[in-house]
Amino acid sequence: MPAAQPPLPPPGPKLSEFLCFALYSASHAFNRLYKPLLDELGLTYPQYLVMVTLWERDDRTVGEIGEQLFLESNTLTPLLKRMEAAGLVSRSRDPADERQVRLRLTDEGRALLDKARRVPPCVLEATGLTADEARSLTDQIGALRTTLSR
Amino acid sequence: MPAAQPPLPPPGPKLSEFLCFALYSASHAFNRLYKPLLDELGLTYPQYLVMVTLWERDDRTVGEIGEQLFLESNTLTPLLKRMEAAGLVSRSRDPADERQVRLRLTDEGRALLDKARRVPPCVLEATGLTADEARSLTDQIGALRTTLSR
DNA sequence: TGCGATTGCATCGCGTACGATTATTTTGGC
DNA sequence: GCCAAAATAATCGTACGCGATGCAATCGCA
Repeated sequence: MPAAQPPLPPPGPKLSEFLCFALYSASHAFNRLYKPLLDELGLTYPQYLVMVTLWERDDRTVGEIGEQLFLESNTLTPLLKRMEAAGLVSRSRDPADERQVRLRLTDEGRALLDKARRVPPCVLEATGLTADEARSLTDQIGALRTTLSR
Repeated sequence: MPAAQPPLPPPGPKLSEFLCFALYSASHAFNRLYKPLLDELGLTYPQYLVMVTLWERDDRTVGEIGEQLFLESNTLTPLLKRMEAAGLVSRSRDPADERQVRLRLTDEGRALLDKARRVPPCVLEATGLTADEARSLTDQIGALRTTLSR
């Protein structure tokens, strides 16, 4: 006599096994961690990322920033306008190509880098990881992102 | 004679080294991958996560779902109302404790599980990872999230 | 049994994300 | 030089996230 068939339907996917959910929820957890640190700088998290790209290299177009952050102008334009209103950057059409808008740090925006330097160490400490472990995980996830966006 | 001091300010943090940015951008990349798959189910990504929790166990409160997904009622309430309007779930006050709202799958919501079963294999394939690699990464990131929200 | 504290959900406002579309400028083929 | 095609931002609508607040139901304890 064969074993009785289970009368229940086969189980659905388990939430805890979802790589995407792990990323999704960890990303939100990072956001909550950053919030109080960035509040002191008057920045949101995406705005902070824009500042990081401009601190690395100033005077970039909307498209260049978007390429770095994997964001489109529909997200960036209003965000950059808020940063302009906050006095952190200037936005102006490139005279050589009027289609492009160039972003430049104001003195205030440049000066904010000093206060921002203490953010990454705080964050690394909160992860409970060594610098090497963090680097390894960052690389794995970066490779995954590259694969996903092919 | 000592070497000349570099006249440039010390470099700011490098975007590519940010663990949080890797998570942030990989999470968005996952979202873009899921979009066309979930469009066929008529779900957004957070709505899909709610369905996964209900497929695992039906008849849960808003608070229980939020605990699973790390979301609050200010996010869930409007999201669940849209799912109710789409005919996937029912929302009703618990007679035993009128503060709580219980979510139950409709027949249509339960039936959607069959179509949803082919989503996870598609996604795993797009990651280019083996099941073991995906599990390992999921565990590492899950542990990170736990540390961060501690 | 009152009644203040707590719990659970909802509401509001703001800032992303992103698909779809539009407007303007530049480029390339002829 | 002209004009279609491409490039670049901006705009619009929808759906999250989340801090702050509101409100009703329940609990705890004197």
